[in-house]
Amino acid sequence: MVGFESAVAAVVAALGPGEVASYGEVAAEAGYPGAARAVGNFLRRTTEPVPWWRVVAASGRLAPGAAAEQRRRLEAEGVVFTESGRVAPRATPTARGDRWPTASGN
DNA sequence: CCCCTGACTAGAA
DNA sequence: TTTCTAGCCAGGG
Repeated sequence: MVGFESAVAAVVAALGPGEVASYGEVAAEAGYPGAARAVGNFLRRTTEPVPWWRVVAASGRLAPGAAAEQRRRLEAEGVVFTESGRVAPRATPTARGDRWPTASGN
């Protein structure tokens, strides 16, 4: 199996503009189901050119420490936010190919 | 091998 | 809505 970090980096790098995945989704997709915390820990300390802002908590919460920047980047890609400052679960006015804790194909 | 940290998650208060 | 608790996992000391 590939290294944990490499696998995670690959999955995150595979996310396209407007696509949002949860830490748990990324972990599972990388081949480490349940390692959501490890994913977050990796994304916070990595310097690799991965779109970390496209990875949020399963509840739609943003990263504590870069929430402002993360939200700004996501909105720039068309991601809709709630009044609570959380990512819209799925239904969006423009309804498009978002990604959420459900599908994992691709 | 043991212990601790953390951008997690689900559920209970 | 927010805060806490317990469970999970990979990494590092």
